[in-house]
Amino acid sequence: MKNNLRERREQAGESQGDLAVAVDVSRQSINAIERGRYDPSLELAFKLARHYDCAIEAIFDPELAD
Amino acid sequence: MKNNLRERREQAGESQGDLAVAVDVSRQSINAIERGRYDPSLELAFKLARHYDCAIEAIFDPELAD
DNA sequence: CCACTCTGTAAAGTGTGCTTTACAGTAAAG
DNA sequence: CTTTACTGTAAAGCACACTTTACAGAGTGG
Repeated sequence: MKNNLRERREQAGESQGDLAVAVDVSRQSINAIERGRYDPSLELAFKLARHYDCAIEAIFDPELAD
Repeated sequence: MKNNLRERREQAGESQGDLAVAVDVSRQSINAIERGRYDPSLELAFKLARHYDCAIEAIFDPELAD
């Protein structure tokens, strides 16, 4: 699943560590999600969307059904 | 995390089995999610939202931050 | 040169999302 | 009474989301 986390984070002037603290996960988790190693849990997706004040759908994209 | 899956499903006149087939998971998974035993993965949340033609936020609610 | 920040990555461990198989209870329909 | 459809639940197993600790490389600033 694609996401634009990195773009949003950089535009917000945050480091991976900053964001990790803000949504209460490890820096490695943020890094892994940005790099597409795995998808976040639904709960973390909600926290990220709330942090960037947008819809989950605005950050994550299932990129064509399966 | 709260959700209104059961209401939506019943209003759509579907059984748990119908929905399970539609979003390609087991009937037990649908049952567990409806009964709040666990939250779906982000991907499954997307499939459910697409199935009911609504936003993820319209089905799931993180019910007050932690 | 040294300290500091940021990022990438690896390994081992925990919890949980989801699976399959299986059985029990309820309700409607023959 | 028997069958059929739907739901609830349990156990065992696999995959992955996330953790902690740890190390390496690039860039910046003293």
